[in-house]
Amino acid sequence: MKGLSQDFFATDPLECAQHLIGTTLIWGRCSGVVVESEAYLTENDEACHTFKRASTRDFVARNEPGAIYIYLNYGMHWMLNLLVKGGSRSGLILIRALEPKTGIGLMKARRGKEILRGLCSGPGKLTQALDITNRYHEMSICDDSRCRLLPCRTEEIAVVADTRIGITRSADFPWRFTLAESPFVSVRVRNAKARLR
DNA sequence: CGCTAGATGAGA
DNA sequence: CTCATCTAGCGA
Repeated sequence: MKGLSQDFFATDPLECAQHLIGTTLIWGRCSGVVVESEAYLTENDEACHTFKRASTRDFVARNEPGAIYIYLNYGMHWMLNLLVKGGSRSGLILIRALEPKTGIGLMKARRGKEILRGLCSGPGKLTQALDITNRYHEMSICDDSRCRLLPCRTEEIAVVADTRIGITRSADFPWRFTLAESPFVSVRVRNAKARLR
């Protein structure tokens, strides 16, 4: 099945991050539904890497919408992000949690865990479960390779917005989006700011 | 349950 | 020095 094209990532980052909820991430033999995302804006957002890192600003400048941005956090966790640009603002979207769908045995083996709910319930967990490392950095999610995103199947999806997890600067923006009531998210919604879609 | 410490590497 | 994390281990 054909994956999402660059158009999907050529909108506003906040809009795009919401619309990623409910899409299916295919990564080789494994796949899962995106149930949690966070938006980071390349301007006026101190939590975004572009705020302090020239190399990230260069990445945004030279890549197209849908480019994969991966970095190592805390020395051991790879973070999967997607580039959004082409509208009036650009940004990066962190994929934070998936509801596992296929390749579950493989995910369990890579994670060394058996509990389904905990396989991809966090940005570091999901990259471990899917074997995502920086060798995918700067590739595209839109070229219909073994790594792609399938559109959301249904129109009726409840998405909740609240504040982003684990940051200290620009911490009050409600730019974390989760699938309402999903047991597969990383951290329970604490103070919902809005109900969307 | 909840809370905390510590592992570990890249960028600035 | 900081950092968009995770887990084991501890105490209640």
